[in-house]
Amino acid sequence: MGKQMTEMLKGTLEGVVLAILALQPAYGYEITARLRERGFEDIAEGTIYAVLVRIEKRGLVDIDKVPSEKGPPRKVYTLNAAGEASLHEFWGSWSALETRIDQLRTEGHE
Amino acid sequence: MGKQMTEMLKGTLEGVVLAILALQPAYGYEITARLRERGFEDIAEGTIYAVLVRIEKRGLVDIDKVPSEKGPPRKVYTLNAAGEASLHEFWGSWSALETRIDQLRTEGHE
DNA sequence: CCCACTACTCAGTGTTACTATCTACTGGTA
DNA sequence: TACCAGTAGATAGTAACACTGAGTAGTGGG
Repeated sequence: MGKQMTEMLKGTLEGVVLAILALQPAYGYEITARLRERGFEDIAEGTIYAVLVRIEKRGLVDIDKVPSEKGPPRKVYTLNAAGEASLHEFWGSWSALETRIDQLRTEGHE
Repeated sequence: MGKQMTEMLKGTLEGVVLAILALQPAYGYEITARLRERGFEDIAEGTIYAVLVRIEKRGLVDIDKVPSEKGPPRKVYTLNAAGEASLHEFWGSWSALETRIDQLRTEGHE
């Protein structure tokens, strides 16, 4: 992936994954696929799993292990109350940053 | 500063500084002040200087050392052609990320 | 029997912003 | 005179993050 985008994803990827889980519970492999559908083409699988380990440690998700007909068992992640709170906080930070940066871009186009 | 915002700034702060310099040439202390005016309240001075060292090493700016009546000499940074190209690339990456994330937020509000 | 797809894990690396501290120049004031 | 606030720049050490590259397993098809 581009180095620029890699750096930009720091701090946003976790929120993005939480947002995906807010739509519906999902397992890692599935989350990767959903992200790709939504334009996050070049995010490495390993990166997603690392994020999932992190949000699990922070207690933002509940976990179910369910068998798969197509491969090894899946770890299905469900956003819990703490996760929803964290997602809400993420949207707040994101909005603030977005506003400031877009204002800066507008200034430059005068 | 909030840990969340700290992480989000990674990858965007450099572009933000380039955008400030695109408005007009400025020196470090001045850039810090301009950022504070624009809502980036809690960015440490030292962080800005680190960014400036970086963009200098990458050849994105030209530098003038000019005396100050109020303190030590100032290092005035002016965006050059490479810097403008880098800023343009930043806006491209930012727009792409913004679009994807905002679309995800919209999906969640259905 | 091998391969592709599914599914998850992990060690090592490079980049980034922060904290805390330091140097140094000017002007005002106790 | 001595001190301090404001101006101006620099840096070493730290923590957090995403990536690369590799590995382990399970399933079904050629």
